[in-house]
Amino acid sequence: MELTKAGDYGFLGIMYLARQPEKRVVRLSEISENEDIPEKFLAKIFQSYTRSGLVKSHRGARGGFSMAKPAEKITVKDIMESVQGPIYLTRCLNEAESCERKDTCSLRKIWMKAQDHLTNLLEKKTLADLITS
Amino acid sequence: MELTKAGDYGFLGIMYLARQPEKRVVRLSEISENEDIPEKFLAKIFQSYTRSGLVKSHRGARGGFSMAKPAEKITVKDIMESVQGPIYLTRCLNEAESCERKDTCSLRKIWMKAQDHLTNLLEKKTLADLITS
DNA sequence: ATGTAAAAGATTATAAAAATCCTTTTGACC
DNA sequence: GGTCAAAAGGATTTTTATAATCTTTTACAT
Repeated sequence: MELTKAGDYGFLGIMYLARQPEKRVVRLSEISENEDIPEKFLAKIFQSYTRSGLVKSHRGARGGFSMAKPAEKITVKDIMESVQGPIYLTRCLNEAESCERKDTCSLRKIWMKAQDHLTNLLEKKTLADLITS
Repeated sequence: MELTKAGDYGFLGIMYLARQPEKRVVRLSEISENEDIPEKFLAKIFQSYTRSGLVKSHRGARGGFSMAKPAEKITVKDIMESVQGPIYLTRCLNEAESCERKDTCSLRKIWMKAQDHLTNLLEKKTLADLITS
């Protein structure tokens, strides 16, 4: 759940892109130089963004990436989940895993609540908030 | 930040101890058998608890661990931090590390807020809540 | 003194994250 | 159509963190 380095890089990268004139196609090399991020690593991250439909990729010469939708429509949670996968504070809240004491566990209830708060907040904030303030 | 396996085990372990009659001294082997936790691993965890003053250790024959203070006085955050160290959602909120954009970073502000909410919640819930409900 | 149980430190094993490399595919432009 | 630039995809390596185990030392009860 903790924001990993990939997550960090991911935010820097997509924020950079979102600050460009709309529809501008930006090469990864440009982003990676400006934000000081290993290019190949950034490539992987942007592949995730493409798959989640946050950015659009343009292959070939003069290719690169452009935003696929307005920054107002992209939440911090979207970005984070695109790079790091589903958000959960404890393993037992991960869909994939599970625990037999699931329904009675008092600790789980606390984590569940905490996680709900967290994801709500991350859903309210958008990429637009990140680049303007 | 995510609850690790050590964290999981730690909660199971201290909850077991807290459910015992007050001041009862319990051997690790008993806890580890009942909660199905590798004993030596649990030992490390309880060493942390002892250092943080959550439990009291008793060495030698008939030794073991007992609670050092009432379950009402121990928060979920105390337990978690004792085992896993300080709680932070992103590296840049970790005291140790730091970031030059610290003061202006809009992303950091969001994480800061999220983290405050989280730690508040974890401070309100106590070990007593965990074992009664 | 003897046996028992935790403390402490060292070591190993496993898993996740970070980073790099290589080959393939795609598209723009001449 | 051929060439070049850039992303896609897959494989591999490196690094770091977590999990688990082993050994030796220390404390204490009997």
